[in-house]
Amino acid sequence: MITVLLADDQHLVRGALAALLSLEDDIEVVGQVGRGDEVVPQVAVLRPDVVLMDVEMPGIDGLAAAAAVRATAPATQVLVVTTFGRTGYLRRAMEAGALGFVVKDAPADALADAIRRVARGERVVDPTLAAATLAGGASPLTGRERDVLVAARDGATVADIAGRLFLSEGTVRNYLSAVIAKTGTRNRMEALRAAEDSGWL
Amino acid sequence: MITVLLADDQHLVRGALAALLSLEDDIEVVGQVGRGDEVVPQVAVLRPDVVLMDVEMPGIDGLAAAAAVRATAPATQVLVVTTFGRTGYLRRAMEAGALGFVVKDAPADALADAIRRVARGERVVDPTLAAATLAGGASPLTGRERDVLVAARDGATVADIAGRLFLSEGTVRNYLSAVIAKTGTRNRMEALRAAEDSGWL
DNA sequence: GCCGGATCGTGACAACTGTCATGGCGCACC
DNA sequence: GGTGCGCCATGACAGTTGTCACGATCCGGC
Repeated sequence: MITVLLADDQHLVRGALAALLSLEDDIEVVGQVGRGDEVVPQVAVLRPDVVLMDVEMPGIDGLAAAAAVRATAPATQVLVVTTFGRTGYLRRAMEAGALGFVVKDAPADALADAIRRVARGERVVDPTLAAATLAGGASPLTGRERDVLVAARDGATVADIAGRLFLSEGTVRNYLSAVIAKTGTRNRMEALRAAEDSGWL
Repeated sequence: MITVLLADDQHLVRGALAALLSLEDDIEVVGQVGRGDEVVPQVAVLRPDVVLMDVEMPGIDGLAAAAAVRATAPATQVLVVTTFGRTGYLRRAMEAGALGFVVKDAPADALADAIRRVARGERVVDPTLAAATLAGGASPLTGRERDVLVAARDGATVADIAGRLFLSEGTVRNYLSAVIAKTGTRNRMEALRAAEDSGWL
């Protein structure tokens, strides 16, 4: 029997995934959490074979949680599930020590299969996604460029960002300009979309 | 027996919801679609009691699909399910003739209950969401203001928007300025977030 | 018929944004 | 001990964005 911990912030999705997996004879959902920072404590208690982890979660995100699980409970494998379109997540998920990566757009029966293979220690990656990710490449952004772009996410002005990151306004403008150049876009909003779609944030 | 058609663009979520509902003795999932524009044809063929509809879908969105279902198959009720946080969808869903509205953040067992009640013709609305929506109020944006804001979504410049909507650049700036004033924000990006969060787009 | 509101436009101004050149500092690598 | 790179900063410039005042047309309601 393969024991599974579900981590997803949406109740309904979590419950639905649990129902889906309960149809499988060899898989048992032993726990569910709705926040990234609840994953490690629950893993410590439940010792599941596999954690089925969403990327977007309150607390800490699924990628950070994956790394933490690998560090504290090496016997537990991580299978990351996420919404399609954020190809760059795959690379970061792998770097965080996740063994598998499936998209929510995948057919339903692929999930149970992916769980079984991850539980056996095999790598599982959606093939179409893998191709897209390799084509997309690693993030060309430096740490600070990424910070500035993240701070610009909610529509903050240059002055806001400078204040938040303790930089001069000129420096912020320079970083944003560099990001726009690297993404081949025309303004910070397009750059933001491009970077988000590539999973560089 | 209550027959249900699932409409959600994510395969895995759709399959999971189907599994969840199959646990209920009195509910049967008779079909699944992944695009908004497939809903009406499938409703015509399957004649389900209830359509469980996501808002975000390719083709046409869930709200437009809901209206189309009401117009073509009055015996079929619509229950809209969506990701939390877009409170303004509720009002528009109701205007589109949906009978129920639940968020994906709701507990799993609430879904089957909501389906039963909608099938009986009762209105079902998540109470916390209802309060938030009434507080948020109807959209203060005019049709054209909304168009311009939607066109600005992907980081387009004033010139781009003007070209796309066949307006002068000055007019576009005026509309954007009006939207920024109405949303009480400081730039188009904040206005965009505010309007999206309120479901005004 | 008059009024209010939505729509579309112009022109001018201030503020913000993006670009570029240039420089200093620290660190890793060969 | 150079060389490259990430980091931080300044100053100047052009281009874009946001604001404001003003006016035009069209439409529905009283």
